[in-house]
Amino acid sequence: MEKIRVLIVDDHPMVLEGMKALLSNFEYVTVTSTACNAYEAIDKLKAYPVDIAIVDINLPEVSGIELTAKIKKEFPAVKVLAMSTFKERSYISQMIQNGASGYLVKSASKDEIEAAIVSANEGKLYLSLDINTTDVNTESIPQIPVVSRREKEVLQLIVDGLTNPQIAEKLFISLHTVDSHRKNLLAKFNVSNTASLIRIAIKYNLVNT
Amino acid sequence: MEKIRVLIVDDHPMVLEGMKALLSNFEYVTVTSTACNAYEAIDKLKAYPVDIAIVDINLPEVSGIELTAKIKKEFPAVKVLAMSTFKERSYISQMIQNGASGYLVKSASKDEIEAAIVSANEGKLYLSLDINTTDVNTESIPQIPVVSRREKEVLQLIVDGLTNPQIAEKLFISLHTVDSHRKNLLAKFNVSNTASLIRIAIKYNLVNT
DNA sequence: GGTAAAATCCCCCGAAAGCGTGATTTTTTA
DNA sequence: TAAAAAATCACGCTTTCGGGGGATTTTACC
Repeated sequence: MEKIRVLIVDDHPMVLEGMKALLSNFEYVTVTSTACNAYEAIDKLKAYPVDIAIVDINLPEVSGIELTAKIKKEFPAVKVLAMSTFKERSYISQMIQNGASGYLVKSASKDEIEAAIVSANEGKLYLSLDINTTDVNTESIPQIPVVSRREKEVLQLIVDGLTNPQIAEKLFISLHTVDSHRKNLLAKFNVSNTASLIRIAIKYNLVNT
Repeated sequence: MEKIRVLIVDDHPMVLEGMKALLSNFEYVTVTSTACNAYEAIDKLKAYPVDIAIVDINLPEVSGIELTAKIKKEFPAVKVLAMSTFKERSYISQMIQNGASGYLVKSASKDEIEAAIVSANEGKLYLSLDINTTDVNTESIPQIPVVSRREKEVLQLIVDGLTNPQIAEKLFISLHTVDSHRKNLLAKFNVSNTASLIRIAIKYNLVNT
């Protein structure tokens, strides 16, 4: 039997290493390459063909969701396993809709990971157990708002501690525009101040810290 | 040869699991118990004697540094291995001064972890390789300011998105007092706005997110 | 090539945050 | 028990933030 070739995509080195270590326990799996962002992932896919790509949902710049769509478009044979960060479990259905073959929580056990990989490799759909159990009411899944590219930039600069005038100067736009973006962000995140905004942004890994 | 009994203390479930998985590769090591905070760690130590405690530096409420001191005081035979979060590597010397037998970055390889455990078990001092190399200039280690108990409370509420008036009401103190605490926090963190304050607080795990 | 979404710009105003500079009281600890 | 640290309260002032309205121009996509 040939080994299942795997690409791991995650911006957290720790997770990358951890997953690699876990996968090394399975003789029939080989981690062909790893990537820490979407662009690198595409490059690696071109250079080293794989059977399965394990993709973190929250990636910087281009999200795992977009990456999944791109992978399924350019490399339809590659199965995508979605993986979510520590606390949030959103976007799952979007990933599935984009063609993901399964979903893993990062706290998944060795057995769960094995099951996910085997399922994906066989073309089946795998979902982490606790999704089926605890998320019966799918509306309980926290909604991560869709943030546009520009909004993401502004958000990052807010987290970086810049004031609106500073952001305006940096992005070569009017203070009013920054203000609009900021207001839209507050509305989208459904919060009323910078503090909550930053907390959520960091929690859902929407910014670089 | 008897197995080395290990306790892992970390508030990140992922790290706990990852470390457990990694340690399971060593036949002569057994993870006796795990804990996600200092109190639980002490309880577990009383219930299940171990040889080595792997302690995360940044723990909620009681830090890993304080925990290390407590462990060395109450359980002098237990070797403590300090472990730091993803990006920061502070407090190391303090941990060592408090009796830690070594220091690990969380991104450490299997080999490094093995070396650390073996060293610690033999009573030697182990430091992650990249500490010796990259942190030659120890003054480059970011200083995490000492935050008093009350300040920590205020900080948590700021991160929770409360305004100063709300915090004052919640803590039954004057708005002026909250303002003072906030000002002291900004000064201690050497930042000039809430955004940066929260970013650092979360980065160094000084608050619950 | 039309339309929706994103990005841009504008104004007002009150509330909150931030800065400076104090002081007093309580608690901790050497 | 005395000194140090923490916690409390106070005032005036400036800047920024946040909420409420808008409007116009690019992009992106079907």
